[in-house]
Amino acid sequence: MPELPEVETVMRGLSPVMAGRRIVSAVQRRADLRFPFPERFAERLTGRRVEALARRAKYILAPLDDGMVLVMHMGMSGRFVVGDLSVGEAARVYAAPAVDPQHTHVELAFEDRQTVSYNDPRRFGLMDLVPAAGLETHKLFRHLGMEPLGPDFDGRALEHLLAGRRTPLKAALLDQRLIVGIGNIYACEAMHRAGLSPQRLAGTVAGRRAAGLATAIRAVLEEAIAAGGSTLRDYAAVNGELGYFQHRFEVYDREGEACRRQRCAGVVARLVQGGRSTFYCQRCQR
DNA sequence: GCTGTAACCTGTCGGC
DNA sequence: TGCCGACAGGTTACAG
Repeated sequence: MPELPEVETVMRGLSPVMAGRRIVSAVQRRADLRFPFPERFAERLTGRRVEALARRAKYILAPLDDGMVLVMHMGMSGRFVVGDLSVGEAARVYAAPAVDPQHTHVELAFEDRQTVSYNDPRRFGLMDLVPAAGLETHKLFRHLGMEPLGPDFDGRALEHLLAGRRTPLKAALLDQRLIVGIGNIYACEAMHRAGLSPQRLAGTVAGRRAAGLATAIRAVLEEAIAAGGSTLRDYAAVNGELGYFQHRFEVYDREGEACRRQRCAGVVARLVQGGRSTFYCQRCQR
């Protein structure tokens, strides 16, 4: 499911429910997601207070009052749903797209009777408990690249990251060791805004091209966050609200339709790169 | 070290 | 209607 804008939206939605609150019960319904849960996962969460919520790459981080960090990743199909026990089980906020209780793998209840459930049909997500002191050197985090919304991300930084790379630009943008948070949708949209072909060798993006691409990446991500992310199938915010940035896609999932760039008469094409669909305009992306 | 591919798992959709 | 294959927003192990 989620790329950076969706993860950021979910993190912001969970924050008022989780931050500063104590977990009074934790239920873990299966042994693993992408990876096995850590030992005694639910037991170790129970009684802990969540200090704050933050995002790194596509991970949601919840530092706890015992020096550990609850690390959460939603994979392709993960969703968090907020509920309220004080108004009864039936009043839980299970808004569309509906979640199948069969795939609800973790349920947390907080001291004010609010609940947070994690639902993930494909189980590509993960949850882990990591010492806060060693977070950046943990195997999940030590290879992560630059935050595209961070203060240091600009054309010069992007040019440096791509220099010498002989992989297609699309593949480089999806490589979380270089830049984090960009997935299939926003890679396609950013390349279209920058007028760069997904098949161009990444190492050829320098100077004004790199500056334009860095600007496009930042703009697409910021606009998507403002729109609450993009809802294609599974994604919804924690209150069930759908994102609406998908209505502003210029190329993604628009194969055969007209390019939306002004004065471009091109048609959006689809190609497969690394087993993933890429959407682009052959006319204005070079 | 770099690059491309397959695999993980389940649900949905289109074609026959 | 039912079956089958393709495909889906991510990440990683492995082969070349």
